[in-house]
Amino acid sequence: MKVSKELLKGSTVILVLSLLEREPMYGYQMIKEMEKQSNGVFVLKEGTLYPILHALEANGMIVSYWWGNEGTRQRKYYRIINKGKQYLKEKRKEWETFRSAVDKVLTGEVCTCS
Amino acid sequence: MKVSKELLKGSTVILVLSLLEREPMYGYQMIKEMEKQSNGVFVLKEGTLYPILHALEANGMIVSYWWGNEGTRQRKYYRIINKGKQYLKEKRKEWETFRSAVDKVLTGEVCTCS
DNA sequence: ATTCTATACATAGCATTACAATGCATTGCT
DNA sequence: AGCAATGCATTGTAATGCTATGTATAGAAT
Repeated sequence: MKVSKELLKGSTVILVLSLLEREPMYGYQMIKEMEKQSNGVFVLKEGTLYPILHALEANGMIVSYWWGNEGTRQRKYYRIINKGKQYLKEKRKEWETFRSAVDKVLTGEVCTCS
Repeated sequence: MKVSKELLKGSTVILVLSLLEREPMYGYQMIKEMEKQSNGVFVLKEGTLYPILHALEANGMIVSYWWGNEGTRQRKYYRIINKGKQYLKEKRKEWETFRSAVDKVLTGEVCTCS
């Protein structure tokens, strides 16, 4: 496969990074945002999201920090950094490639993008 | 996830069924066809394709039969049958849903379908 | 004729990954 | 005080595609 298996096996990582590109968020917030922005199609589980966030942090794509107003609940925010932005850029291109390739095979011709 | 995990984890199955919808094919041929029709994006491995074909047959989506002219090599052809066509129809819809949901999150807005 | 390459089907074992299930702690509402 | 929602996190499991490997045939090259 020319498209990396990470993408094939699920686009979760780029979806997560894409969210963080807009603004720093904490885990629970990302789950809700993802659901909203995908019209309820993607409802991430904690068991899916947190390992991804931890891996992204370990790889230097994002950073995390506890934050919260005095006396309120502290939340762990994640922010995308340069390396992560570069990575996301590449992955976006891969998604385009993947998407049009699937469409080509599914329709048997070039996607007319109805 | 509303989209079934089968789709999320890879669209291989619908790609395979989609190929067979056009005409009956044998395994090796499918690998080459897939590569051609996807512009080299999908290069299936035998270890990926054959288990899928066997599973599809076991589930009554496709049938197989050995065939070949007298004196030439016998090849195992696979043909999609009714149940498989129905299944493919559903899966195509799922792909549409999945695709537009990813696009929505990636772009942060409705896909303009450039 | 023999060697090599492409063709052709097939399986075992491995790594990845999303999910279910669960745990624990905090906040806000009644 | 009790309960539901919020919030972070891990463990175990099932699914799935890939690597590696095995076997065998057809056709081309030497």
